[in-house]
Amino acid sequence: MPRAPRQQRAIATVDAILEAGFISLTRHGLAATTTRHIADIAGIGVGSLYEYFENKEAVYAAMHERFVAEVVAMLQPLAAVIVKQDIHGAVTTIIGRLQAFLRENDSRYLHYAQSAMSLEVRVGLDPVIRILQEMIVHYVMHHPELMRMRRMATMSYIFVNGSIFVILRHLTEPSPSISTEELIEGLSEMLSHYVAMELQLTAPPAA
Amino acid sequence: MPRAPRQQRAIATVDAILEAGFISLTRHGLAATTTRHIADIAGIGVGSLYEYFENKEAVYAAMHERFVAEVVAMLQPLAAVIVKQDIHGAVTTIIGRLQAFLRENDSRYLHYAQSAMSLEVRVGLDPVIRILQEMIVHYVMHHPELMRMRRMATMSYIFVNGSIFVILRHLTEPSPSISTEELIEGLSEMLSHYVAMELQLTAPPAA
DNA sequence: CTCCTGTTCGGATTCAACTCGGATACTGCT
DNA sequence: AGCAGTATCCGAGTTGAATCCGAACAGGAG
Repeated sequence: MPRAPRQQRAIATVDAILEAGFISLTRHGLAATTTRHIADIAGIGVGSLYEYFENKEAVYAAMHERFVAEVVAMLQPLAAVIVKQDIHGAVTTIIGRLQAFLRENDSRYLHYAQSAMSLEVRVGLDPVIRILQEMIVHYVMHHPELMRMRRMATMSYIFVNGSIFVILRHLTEPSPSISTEELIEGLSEMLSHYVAMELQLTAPPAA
Repeated sequence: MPRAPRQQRAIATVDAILEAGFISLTRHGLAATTTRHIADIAGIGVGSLYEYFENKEAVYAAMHERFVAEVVAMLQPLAAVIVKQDIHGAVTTIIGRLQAFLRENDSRYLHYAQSAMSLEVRVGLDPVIRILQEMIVHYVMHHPELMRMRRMATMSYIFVNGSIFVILRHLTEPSPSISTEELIEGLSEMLSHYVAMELQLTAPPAA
C-alpha cells in the first residue's frame, strides 16, 4: 500500500511523476505509456513510482484529479463574468476559455482528456459538470425571466453533457467537417434558440 | 499474419470468438477481459484466436464492425417511418429504438459501447453518425419548409453527436439525476424548439 | 555523530499477450 | 475407401510490461 510523501523531495517526486504522466501521454499516447517511460521522464526509478501509487491506474487517477481541479478553478471565476452577458455571449465565453485551456502546455490536457474517456474514469467529469450546472443556476437567478422555463434540470443536464462531449469529440477529429468557430456558434445558437422559444411558449398572457 | 476462415467450422470459430468477446466484456469489463477469457468462453484454445486475428485489438475491431453494422441496419428502415412524424415524434422514435437495441442480449452492445469509447476506436462511430445525418437530410427533403434553416450541417453535427454521447453517458450512470423519459423528452424538445425558433426568425415577410 | 525513519532504486517475480511447431480434421482426387 | 494436401486447432513456451521487495541512501532529532 502506498505512503503519503512527508519530505519535500518526496513531494517533488510525486509531482514529477504526475508531470511525466501528462508528458508521456502527449508524446507517446495511452497505449505506449509504460511505467518505465513515466519513471524515465520523471527521472526516477520504477520502484519509486510504487511508493506513492498503488499501480499505474492510480497515477492516472491522480492526474485526473489534478486535471479536474484545474478545470474547475478555471471555470469558477467565469460565473461572475457571464452573468453580464447574453446567453450567446456566455456560451461563447465559456467554451472559448475551455478550448484555450485544453490547448495550454502542448495540449497536454487535451491529450489527457482524450485518453481519459477510456480508463473507466466514469465518474470523472462530475465536478466539472456540477460547476457548469451551478453556473447556469447562478445565471438564471440573475435573469429572473428565465425562471419560468420548464424542465430546467433536464435541459441543463443535456446541454452541459452534450456540449462537453461534442467539444471533446470535435477537438479529437483529425479533419472535422465543421470549424471550431462554427461549433461554438452552433452550440450557443442551439441553447439561445431553445430558450427563446421556451420563453415565448410560456409567455404570460399579454396584460 | 491472420488467415481468412475457409471451412464452415472455422467460420463458426470466428463467430464464437466475437460472441465470447461481447460476453466477456459484459461479464468482466474491459480491463478483466483477457485472451484466455475469450478463448475459454468461446470454447477454443488461445492459439486459435490468433489464427484469425492479428491481436486482441483486432478482435475488438471486428466486434466494433459488427456492432456498427447492426446499428446501421437497425436505423436504416426508420428513415421511412419518421418522415411521417413531426420532429418531436421522429426524435422519440429514433432514440427509443436505439435504447431498446442497446439493451438487447443482456445489454451487450451497451457494455460494448461504453468500453469502446476508449480503445482508440475513434473513427468507429462515423457510419452511425453518417446515417443519422442522412436521415436528417431525408427528413428535411420531405418537409420543404425546413430547408430555409441556416447552419444545417453544423446543427446536425452538434445534435447527432451530442445526443449519442448524452444517451451513452446517461445509460452508464448508476443513478442518473434524470429519468430516461425526461432525457428523450428533453432531447426532442431541444431540437424542436430550436427548429421552431429558427423557422420563426427566417420567416418570409408576411405576404 | 548516530539511530530511525523516509526515500530511492533496480533486479526478481508475475501474468497476460502472443508465437510456434506439431496434432487433428477436412476436402478433393483416384 | 485410401491418400495427399490444406485448413484448423491447440497449449506449452517466449516476451515484455506491471508490480514487488529488500538493500542502499538521505534527512533530521537527539
